[in-house]
Amino acid sequence: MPLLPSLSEMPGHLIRRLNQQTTAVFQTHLKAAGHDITSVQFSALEALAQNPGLDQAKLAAQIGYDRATIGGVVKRLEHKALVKRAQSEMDRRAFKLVLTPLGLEVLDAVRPVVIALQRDILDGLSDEEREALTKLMQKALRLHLQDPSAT
Amino acid sequence: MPLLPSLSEMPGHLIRRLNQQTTAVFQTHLKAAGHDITSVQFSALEALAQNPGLDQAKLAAQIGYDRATIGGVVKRLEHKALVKRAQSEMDRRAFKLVLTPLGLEVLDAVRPVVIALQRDILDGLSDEEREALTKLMQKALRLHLQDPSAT
DNA sequence: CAATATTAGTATGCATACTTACCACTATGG
DNA sequence: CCATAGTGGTAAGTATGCATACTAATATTG
Repeated sequence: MPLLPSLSEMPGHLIRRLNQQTTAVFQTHLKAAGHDITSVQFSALEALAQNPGLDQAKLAAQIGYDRATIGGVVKRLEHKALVKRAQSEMDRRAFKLVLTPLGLEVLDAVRPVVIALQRDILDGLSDEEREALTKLMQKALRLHLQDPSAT
Repeated sequence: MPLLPSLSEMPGHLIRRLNQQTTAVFQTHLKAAGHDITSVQFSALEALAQNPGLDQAKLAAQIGYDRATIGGVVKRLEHKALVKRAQSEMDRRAFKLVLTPLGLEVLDAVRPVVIALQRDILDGLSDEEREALTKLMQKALRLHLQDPSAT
């Protein structure tokens, strides 16, 4: 046990590398399946399918991103005609986000690919290990990074 | 068990969130300690301390980044006078990267902070769980993402 | 109702990250 | 020695991600 732990023993570094691996696997599989959707975009589409009419701030909170970041994601999704933004009548600042028919179509086509690729992200692990890792990550996630308003 | 697994059950999503959490913890701790160093920059400094004279491509391979990405990182480190770039005599395309005295000083000051914060990244886990997660992540990491030349 | 605080979205700036393309230089083969 | 393949670094383009600051609209409170 060295006095100076190497990078490969630091959880922070491992998580970062694992995230790179995840992104790479995601992009490779999606591209191979003929789609041009990033993981963030998929998360957004999925969240909107489950909760139609969300505004951007709610969407950001749901999938764990910054308001500013989600703005760009939504813009790109709108550009690809997968999402429609409509002025909310309740709140004239807000946009209600809804999937377009094309968006729903793409999501349905992409979802099985995304589900399948989850195995490949953790390719080196057995089923039990994969399960254990998933459980540990869920537990390690403090899901309140962006919401200090829960006073 | 729903037919459509929610995002929170997908390893890919969990890894992404965990990475956000890691970044946030890292930045918070480093800022609190009065330093302005990102996790990538720390990795680079650490790697250069262990292997003085690396060129950018070797450095990138060592810590798992793209050549292009490391270019920007090194530029910022050079700007902060933590790293010096010298033309290599062996290969006039390459730069030999070396820590400056200030770079070494900063690294020594920052290292204990980084080591300490690793616990906080996985705050919700017990020591055993943290250990188990680390082991699983090491195993899950295929360390050949950037090197398809190992024929 | 007016003053204030809060919130939704945008814009800007910084820092990753990867792809592709390009230039300069090196190494290799014939 | 020369054509060519490979490598180091940069540049441009795209997409996250966050902080900060700003505008516009809403909610709250005196």
